[in-house]
Amino acid sequence: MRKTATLADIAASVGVTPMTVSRVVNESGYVHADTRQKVLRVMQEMNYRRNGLARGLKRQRTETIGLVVGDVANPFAAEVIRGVREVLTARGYTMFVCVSDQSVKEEAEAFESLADHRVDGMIVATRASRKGNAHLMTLLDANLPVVALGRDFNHPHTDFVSADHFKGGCDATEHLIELGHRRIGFIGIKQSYGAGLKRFQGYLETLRKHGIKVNEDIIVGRRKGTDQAPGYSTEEIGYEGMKYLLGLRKPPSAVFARNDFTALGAISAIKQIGRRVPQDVAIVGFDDVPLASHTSPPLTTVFQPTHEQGRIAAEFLLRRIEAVQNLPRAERVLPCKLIIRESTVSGTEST
Amino acid sequence: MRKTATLADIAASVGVTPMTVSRVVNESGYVHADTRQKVLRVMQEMNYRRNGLARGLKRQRTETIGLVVGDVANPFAAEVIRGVREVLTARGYTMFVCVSDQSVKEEAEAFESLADHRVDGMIVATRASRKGNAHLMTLLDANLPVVALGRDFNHPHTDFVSADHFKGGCDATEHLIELGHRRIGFIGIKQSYGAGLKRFQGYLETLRKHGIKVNEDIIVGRRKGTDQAPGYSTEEIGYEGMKYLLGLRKPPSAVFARNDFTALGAISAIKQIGRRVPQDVAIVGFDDVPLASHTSPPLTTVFQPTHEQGRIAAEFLLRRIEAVQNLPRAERVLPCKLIIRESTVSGTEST
DNA sequence: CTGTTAGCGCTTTCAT
DNA sequence: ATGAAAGCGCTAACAG
Repeated sequence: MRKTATLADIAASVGVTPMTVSRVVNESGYVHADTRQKVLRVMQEMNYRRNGLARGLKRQRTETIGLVVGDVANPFAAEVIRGVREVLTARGYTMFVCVSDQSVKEEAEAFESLADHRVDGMIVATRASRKGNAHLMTLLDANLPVVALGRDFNHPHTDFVSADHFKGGCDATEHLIELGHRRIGFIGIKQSYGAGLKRFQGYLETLRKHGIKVNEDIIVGRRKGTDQAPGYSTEEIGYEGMKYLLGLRKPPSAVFARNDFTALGAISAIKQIGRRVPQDVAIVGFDDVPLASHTSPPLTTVFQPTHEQGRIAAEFLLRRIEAVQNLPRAERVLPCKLIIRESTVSGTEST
Repeated sequence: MRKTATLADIAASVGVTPMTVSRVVNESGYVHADTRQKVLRVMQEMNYRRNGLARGLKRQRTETIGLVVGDVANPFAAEVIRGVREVLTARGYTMFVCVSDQSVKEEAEAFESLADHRVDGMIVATRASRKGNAHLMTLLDANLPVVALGRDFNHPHTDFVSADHFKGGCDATEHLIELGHRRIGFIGIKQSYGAGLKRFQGYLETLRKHGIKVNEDIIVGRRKGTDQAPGYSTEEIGYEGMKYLLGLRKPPSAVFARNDFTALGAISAIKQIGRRVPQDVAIVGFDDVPLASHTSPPLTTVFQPTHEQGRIAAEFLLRRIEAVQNLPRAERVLPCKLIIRESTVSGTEST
């Protein structure tokens, strides 16, 4: 079973050589109009499908690229995928997405699979890790073009695209301080794990800058550290985290949440015990997911240009793939933007 | 540039034939321990990566499968992906995800790419369409194993997995009727487009069953029909749709939203004008996204076993791939479950 | 335990 | 405008 017609089959049936059929398939070189017609007809009849394996093997490129993401359930990943895809399909490339489920092991397997199947390049948008980076390094030895998106990876022959999460974190915190808050909590990561989380570092840095002592008691991550590398922070974490903060003797008057979902969970927790946002607790999120402007109260958050990051990553990658020489590293850090809504500044309406 | 070591390179360097190196790489056949060590060392040194194209070409299978989804921004897709992946990786297969962005054209390109690159099978979880189905048919002629997930596709050599959306839609509507509602709106699709949307058909059917006349005025889709095949319905559509319904002379007393995001948007709209859920308008969603239990009020919705659908689809596919004969069609429709929360029945708390 | 042969399906290069 | 030859990198099948 599973017998697919090959160029040779078509050729035999038409009475030409495989080379002629190849010319028809690829629309390259001269083929007599009559021959072409005959070939096309037989191709149709035999339901010909070209063999990308053989083709790629011979041509030494597949016109495919791999995109590795840690997770797919959040708007960030979805928008990155769309951005990358737009650019790639326009240029005739096919994108294969691999999902690592935030596991370093699965991430490594994705790298290997993609490399084995000879994608022409790879965009890596997983969370950075020591082991993951080491793996990437070995692939680079094989001269595979790679672009890192929204994650650290330093290599002279790798491009880098990200939003300025650090600055975004600063702006969000600055905003709360300007509103008079001094006791500002953070939900989404424990301090000991936060070294790689730029937006959290921005929070810490801004507090310090204003002479506000960092208070570990009001920095909360997920309850139990079940997995080593915390993935995307959820509304559940926001809800639980806020519950905890509200139970303290002196709860914070404002909270910066790691992302919008976490922020929404926090708002739920606040409203559930009959407190008000922002009067009792002000909340800032991060990402500006579509939902953020439709919640009550609408969420103050930091917008990051996700789609654009995807597009630029794809462009960087194609440039690198199509380059004759090994290109020097390109870096691009896009600005974030604080969007002030009613979860920090009470406006016309508030629940 | 981009010169990767081949089996032949390793073999030459060690002083054996490529076949011996192949045996080491694949851990097949006998190789002397010393030889193996030497080969392994050189492989490491030369950073060997096997060529999946050559391998697949020779072996006539790639141990990869393709998963085509329309969209990736919603929890449904994310969970399907996780379910499929779990089963596949456990069995040594690699999964490549292609995203069609709800476009029939992109979907067709995904099919072709995957078929060209000789995936061993395909799981199709896009929205069904006439053209899309026709395309799938041609692939089946090439004997490519295919499983349809959550979308119609009738073919004797294709498996089918879905949740019982129709029954779910009935249950949701029944619930509202039991609560005394007679004027029940629907947000998420216009009646003229709803033929393929089972949960909507369940709504219509249940109204009829109870002798409630279907009222087109309170069935709303997206404002302007920009795209022919409406994709995933968003909170924005819910918000706008509800705004419209609230502006009617006689607004519905209950609304069944196409999915949870739409439902949440609707709730926002209701609260924004100072009305209450469920006292003024009761809302039911569909899907039971994680957020649903954390909203205020918590959302009554219909749970569908998404993860399980992914797992079963993957199992069906592997069975088909590894079968010697062409298997008959397998079908599996999983039950949904109505989850009653406070957006239909006022409990202890309500905003 | 290792090697030889052949060929998977395609395209590059050179001929005609 | 078409064909012949060779080989991309790998492995199945059969020696030895």
